[in-house]
Amino acid sequence: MMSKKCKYAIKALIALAEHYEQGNLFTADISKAQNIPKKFLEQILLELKHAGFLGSKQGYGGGYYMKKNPTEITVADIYRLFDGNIALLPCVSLLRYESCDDCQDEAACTLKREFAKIREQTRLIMVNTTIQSFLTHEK
Amino acid sequence: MMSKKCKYAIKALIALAEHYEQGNLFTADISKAQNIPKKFLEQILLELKHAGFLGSKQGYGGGYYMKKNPTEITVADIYRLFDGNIALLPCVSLLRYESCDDCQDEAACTLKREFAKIREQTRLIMVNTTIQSFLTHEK
DNA sequence: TTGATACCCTACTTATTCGATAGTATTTAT
DNA sequence: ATAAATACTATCGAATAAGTAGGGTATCAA
Repeated sequence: MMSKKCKYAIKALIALAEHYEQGNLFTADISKAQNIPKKFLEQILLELKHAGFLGSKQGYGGGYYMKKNPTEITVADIYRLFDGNIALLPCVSLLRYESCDDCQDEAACTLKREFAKIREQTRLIMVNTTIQSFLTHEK
Repeated sequence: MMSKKCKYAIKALIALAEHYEQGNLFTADISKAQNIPKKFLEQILLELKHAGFLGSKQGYGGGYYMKKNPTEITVADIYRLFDGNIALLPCVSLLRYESCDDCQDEAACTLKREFAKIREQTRLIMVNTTIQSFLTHEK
């Protein structure tokens, strides 16, 4: 299960993607429309901005807008930003490898092969689902 | 990422599967061999027993043994037992559906379709990986 | 130039979960 | 009887989740 923060981020990105290249949206409006606590949403949008997905305009009449193309933002990107690794074990993570605390001889680890397969399948589907995927109204 | 509890469970199951139909193993021996805190492992084995995967024998010379066939225990089973839903959102969970707190009109939810797809792909690979999969030494 | 609007940033809070540990009870072979 | 092993309950400290609080800063309109 993903965190609410991550879910809120995706919902906000979808809302912003619906206005791609059509100016900015207010945090308050997204908050109301998507039923996300405003102060919490502020933090989320800021993180998305720092990660390069969004741009913003400050002051009166300001707001957030999509900076990257919605076709180029994947669920994998957002999941990694807010919830961390896609892999189920640190030792099979593609981008953030770490050895497991309890692993004494990684070469002899019986888990790696299968969990690497699981990670790869999961990663592929998450990379192939973009913000744009949520917008296209086809079956 | 899966919890350590879940990882330990899978490691213990693999160890027990290596002795399938060859009597029981002591918690203490699995603990040492797999580098899992013994008292923590006790809880885990007990849960696996209650879930029907293991059997046990009490008293002197007792221990745990595989009850189900290792080919019939999937990573999905163990993940669901210790870490919960495979689905990233409660509303697309196959076995434990719940509506999302923030969702006002589920019929109009823009997230469901894509996250249902992600859940299904993830589920399939996890269901197709069994405890036996970790034992077969092929590439 | 001042006030309203809106983003920017940090710190705090509260509840829950994670990863264990402790201690007792019970069963069983010898 | 007693030592070895599981069975079960309770507790604990640290981390994380999900928000709240309270400002600061930029912008624009009147």
